[in-house]
Amino acid sequence: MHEKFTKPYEAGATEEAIYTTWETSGFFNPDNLPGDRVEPYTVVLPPANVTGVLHIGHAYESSIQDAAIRFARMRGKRALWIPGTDSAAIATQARVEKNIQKEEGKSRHDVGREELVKRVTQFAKNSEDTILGQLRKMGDSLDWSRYAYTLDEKRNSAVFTAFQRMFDAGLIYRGNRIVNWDAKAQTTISDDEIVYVEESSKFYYFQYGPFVIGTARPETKFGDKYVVVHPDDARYKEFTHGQTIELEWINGPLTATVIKDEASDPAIGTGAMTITPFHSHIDFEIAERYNLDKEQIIDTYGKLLPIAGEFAGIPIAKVREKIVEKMNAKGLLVKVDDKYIHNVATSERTGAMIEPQIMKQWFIGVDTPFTISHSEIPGIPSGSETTLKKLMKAAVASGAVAMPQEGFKKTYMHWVDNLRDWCISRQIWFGHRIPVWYKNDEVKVAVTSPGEQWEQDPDVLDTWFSSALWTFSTLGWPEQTKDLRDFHPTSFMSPAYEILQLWVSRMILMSTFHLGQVPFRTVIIHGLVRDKSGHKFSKSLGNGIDPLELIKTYGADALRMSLVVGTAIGNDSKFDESKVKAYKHFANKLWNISRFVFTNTEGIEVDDKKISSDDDKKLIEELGEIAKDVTADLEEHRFHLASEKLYHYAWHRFADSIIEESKSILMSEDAEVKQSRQQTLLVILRSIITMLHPFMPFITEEIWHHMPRGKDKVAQLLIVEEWPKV
RNA sequence: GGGCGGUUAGCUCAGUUGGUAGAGCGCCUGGUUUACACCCAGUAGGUCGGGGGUUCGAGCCCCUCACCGCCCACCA
Repeated sequence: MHEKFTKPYEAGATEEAIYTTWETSGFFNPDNLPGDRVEPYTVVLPPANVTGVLHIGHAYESSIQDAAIRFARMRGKRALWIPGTDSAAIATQARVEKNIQKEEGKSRHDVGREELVKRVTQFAKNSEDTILGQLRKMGDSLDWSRYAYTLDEKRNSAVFTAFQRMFDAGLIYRGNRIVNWDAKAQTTISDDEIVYVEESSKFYYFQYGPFVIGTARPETKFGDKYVVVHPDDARYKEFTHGQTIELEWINGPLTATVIKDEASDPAIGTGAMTITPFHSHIDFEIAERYNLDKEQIIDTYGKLLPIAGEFAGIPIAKVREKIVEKMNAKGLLVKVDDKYIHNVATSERTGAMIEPQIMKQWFIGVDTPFTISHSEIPGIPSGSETTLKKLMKAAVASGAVAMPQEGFKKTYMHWVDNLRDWCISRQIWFGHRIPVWYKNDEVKVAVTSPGEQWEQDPDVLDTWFSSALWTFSTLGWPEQTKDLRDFHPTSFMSPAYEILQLWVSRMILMSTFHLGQVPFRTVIIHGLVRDKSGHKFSKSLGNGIDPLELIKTYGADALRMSLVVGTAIGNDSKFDESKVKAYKHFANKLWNISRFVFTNTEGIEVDDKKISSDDDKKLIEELGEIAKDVTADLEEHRFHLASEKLYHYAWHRFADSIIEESKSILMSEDAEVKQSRQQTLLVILRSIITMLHPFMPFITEEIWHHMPRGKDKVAQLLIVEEWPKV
């Protein structure tokens, strides 16, 4: 027995060496795995944002995925786990811009496009190094030879091809649409990047011809020339749809048109509203329905345009009271309600108020019909006409993508039902530049300039566009690579529920369109790790916990176990350091169990045929039951149960009971009885170590290295050892 | 407004198809037995949020109420 077993287990000293052994072995790469392996098992790591460091939530997520991958690898599958990072365009650029502003007092326009992109790229690179180091510390068995970054050359080629094919299919279009404009960042943002903040403000009632209309935002009302009432509203039955009315408004007389539409809610205010199609989603939709004029009132810097007359050029934030004063002076102010509570849309990144604007943007039409040339999705035959929305629904409804958690499945379906066209252009500089070129009225899709006088679209693509291609762009698409044939669709995806809509659904969209395949066969959605008071870990709260610190104190194995055991998949958990400590103790327990078994089996030859006593046979039978149970749990992704059962069996059955009773049996005069027990102890220890490996890879590999083994048995790493047969 | 979760021991949470309530931490008592004090043996602690129903049997299924949380939409 090695002398290190005479001392308590030291995780720090062991883990780094073990990880190096694994990397050197090449077994993270399925191409190097021993034996005849046929069945692939693929997982792609949700690419981490290169905005900083990994937090405890990432540690949890990777613990689950590594357990799944290691389990598959031990069961003889061609296990592939692909690492990657995501440029997180807006978040990363905003972070760097903030730094530049702070340190040099410059804006991005002072720095310039080229220089800014250079700096953001450098920042991303540093951040990437940190992140990859953290994943190694966690013990994640990622195939580094297939590492991918959303902005690298291969992924860039995938993005371009995806754009071109969708453009050619008529699914990507440029249109005047209403978008969420962040005037501070000077970019559009997606619906998902909006945070609603509750605000108390004044609510004004104005006389609008024969109507009284209510508004919280008088500064948008200059051009309002349509008044909308519900068709069934008895108060307005004397008015007819399309009827015009002459009236006096902010800057003089105006001809208003009555619109009867169900979008107007009779219960709100007076039941009559005027619309501002250029600066409101719902107003825009009404205007589209009746083909009404849409006039811009506010410019992209948040200032009023000439239509505001004397108020032109003033920032909207400063003009409200002045307009109200004027209206009052004209006798058009009916009343003011002081306590109006409403939600204001703000930008998640910059905190700026969102001003909807109609702009030329690039979109993906989710309801646009097209003919799908190749489809493996049940219910969608190759060559049939379909839409992206239909594909997204069919993939999940048919079970081609299994979502065993019914609640999340419902959420997904509900979301797809309400999906609008996806705005994919962003007015920032860091990211995949839109591969479209303009020359007067001509438009061309190309990576490089089609020639003189062609100007490229200045915008970049939404970061989710490239992330959505992830399951197949990482495998070499658009090339028809062997990897793509072998490993797609991937097997398992385990994201946090936060990004079910943002990412999971968009991966399904892209994969079904471009490959006619689902991106993954099973989605198991996990919950969030929160702090002690139930808050999310976030930089702004400053409550982050560095996984590296925990690994230093307790070991990666202990951290992994503490995150997985007892955390039902899909539920949130509260991080508890005492739990990590508890599993550090468990690691030590395993160490001492091994020490006991090793000291009592020294010099013997491993041969489980020598297990002869009835008691021992029963113990082996019992072990078989545990193995069966644990295997079933892992197959069904019940990681929290599998790990807990092993923990319980190792400590409270094997150590507390079996080892204790062995002490007297090992003193037996009867050589056969003694030998039978020795062999039994070895078999049980071997099984425990093997089955715990997906959860506690380091210590199990280390113990494995010191296990006595049969003469004919070639010593190999535990990482590729066969999973117990059940 | 729409949707989805949660409510189980002092705390944090498990409980896979309905079959006599579990873990970790904490508390208390006793142990320097040669694997381990990062330990061992033992003790206390729950009418499983309330009410109703189905069933031979419900923490689990159905209905209903209460409270907590999350997501989405929107507030002219």
